[in-house]
Amino acid sequence: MLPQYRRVYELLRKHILEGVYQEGDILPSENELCRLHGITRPTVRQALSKLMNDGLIHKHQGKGSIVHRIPQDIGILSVSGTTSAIGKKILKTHILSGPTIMQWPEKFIFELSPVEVESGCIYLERVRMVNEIPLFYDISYIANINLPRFSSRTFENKSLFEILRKSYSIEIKGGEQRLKAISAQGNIIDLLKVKKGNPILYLERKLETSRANFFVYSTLFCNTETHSLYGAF
Amino acid sequence: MLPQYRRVYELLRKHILEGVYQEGDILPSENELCRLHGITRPTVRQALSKLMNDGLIHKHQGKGSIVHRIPQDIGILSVSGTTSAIGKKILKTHILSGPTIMQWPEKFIFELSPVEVESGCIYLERVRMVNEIPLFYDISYIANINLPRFSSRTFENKSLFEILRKSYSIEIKGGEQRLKAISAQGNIIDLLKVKKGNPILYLERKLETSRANFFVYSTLFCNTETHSLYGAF
DNA sequence: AAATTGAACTTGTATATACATGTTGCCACA
DNA sequence: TGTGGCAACATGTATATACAAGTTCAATTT
Repeated sequence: MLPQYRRVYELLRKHILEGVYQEGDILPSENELCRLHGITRPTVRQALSKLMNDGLIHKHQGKGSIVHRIPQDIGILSVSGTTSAIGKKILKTHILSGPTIMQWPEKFIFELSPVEVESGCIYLERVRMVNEIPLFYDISYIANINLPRFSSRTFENKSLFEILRKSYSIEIKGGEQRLKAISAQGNIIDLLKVKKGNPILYLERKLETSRANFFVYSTLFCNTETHSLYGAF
Repeated sequence: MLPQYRRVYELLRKHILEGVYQEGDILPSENELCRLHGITRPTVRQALSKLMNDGLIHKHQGKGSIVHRIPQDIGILSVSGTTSAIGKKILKTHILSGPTIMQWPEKFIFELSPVEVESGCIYLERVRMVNEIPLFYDISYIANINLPRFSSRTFENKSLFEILRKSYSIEIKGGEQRLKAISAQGNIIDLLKVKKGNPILYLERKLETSRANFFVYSTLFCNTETHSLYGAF
C-alpha cells in the first residue's frame, strides 16, 4: 500500500508535470489539501516537502506553495533536461544494444557488492537525439536482482526510470555522480557525430533506489556544443 | 532565534563534517536524540531529514541513521568535492580579483530582477588549486543588497558560503546550473595551465539563498583531467 | 486621501500520541 | 546443538492540536 503522503505527492507531481499547475501558479493551501484528501496537515506537508525536494515547488511563509519550474525531463534526474528550447516531444531515444543480461565489466566504474557481482547485470546502450541530432550516448548497468521479464521489455522512447517506477515500484531516491570533460574519440565520434577532439561531457553515476542495496549505474557521454545540461539541486 | 530542529541539525552536521561521526557510523537513535536535546521525535526527524537532504546520512528502517559520506568540500555545494584523494587541507583558494562592487555585466548568464540590476553586484574572481595545480577558475557575482562590509572582507582560503552563513546568516538553499564541456582558450589556458583545446568543464550556476530574492551567481571553469567533479543528489 | 489596525488567511515550528514495519539478538524449546 | 520465535528497539506513517510568524486586504482611523 502506498502511504497517503506519497499518493498526494504523486498526484501533485503529475499535475505539475502535465501542466495542470503551471510555473508561478499557487497550489491549494495546506489546509485545502487536507480537506481535499481527508488527511492532516503534517501528512500534507510531507508530500509538499518531497515536491520541494524535487525542485518542483517553492514555499513562502504567508503566501503559499508556488510551482517553480517544469523540468525538461530527459530521464537523467538531477542533471536533467537541456535548454528550455527542448521539449519532451522532440527527444527521441534509440536503443543500440540490450537490454541483455550479462556479467559486470571488470574494473567497474563503481564498487560492487558481492550480491551484485553474483547476480550479473542488465546492460543497455542508448542514444538520445534532439531534432535528429544525437546528444547523449548512455550506457546503463542494472543489477539483475528480482526484475522479472525486464530484459524483454521495450525501451524505445520510454524512460528507464518510468519503467522501474511503474512496473517494479522502484523509485530513484538519489545518487552520486562524477563529472568530467573529455575529448571525443573512438566510437563516440560516430555515435554523437562530432569531430575528433571535440569537448564532451562525461558522467558516471550511481543511483540509489527505494529498494535497499539495489542500484542503477550509468555512464553518459553528452555533446554539449549546442545544448547545455540543466539541473536543479 | 534558531529553531530547535535547526540547532540539532547544525550540531549533527558539524559533528559529521568534523569526523566525530565517521562514514558508516550510526547516529544516536531518534529517541536518544529526543532525550539528549529535550525535544520530541517529529522535531528530531525534521533535523535528520535535512541531513538526509544534504546527503550526509542514510536511514534504514529498523537499523538507524547511518553516516553516508563526508563530502570533500570545495565550496561548490551539490557538485562538490573531487576524488577521495583530495582533502580539505590541500585545497587552496587564491583571489585574482575582488571582492569589488560593480555593475552587472551586460547580457548576464541569468535573468536579473530590476532590484538586482539597480543594486549592482559584488564581483569575485578566484582560482582554486590542489597540490599547487590550478583546478578551478571561478567568477562569482553577488547582488549587492544589504551586505555591510562585504567587499572589504578577506576570502583567501575561506569559503564564500561560510562567510555568508556565519556573518550574514544567509544559507544556500538550492539552485540551478547549466553544464557544458568546452575547449580551453584565452585566459583559461594560462589560469588553469592547460593546453589550448583541452576539454574543460564549464558551469553556470544560480544559487538560491534563505534570503528571499537574493541569489548568488557564478561561472566555473574546471580542469577535470586529473580529478573528476563529484556530487550527490 | 493616506496611514494604521486588525482579521483572515498562509506556512513554520513544536508537542503528544499511536500504531505499523523492519532489524537484531537472546532465550527457550526441540 | 541448533533454531524458531519473541522481545526490544529502530525508523515509517499518521492523527490531533497549538501557537508563531509572514502576507494580504479591507475597514477604520487620522
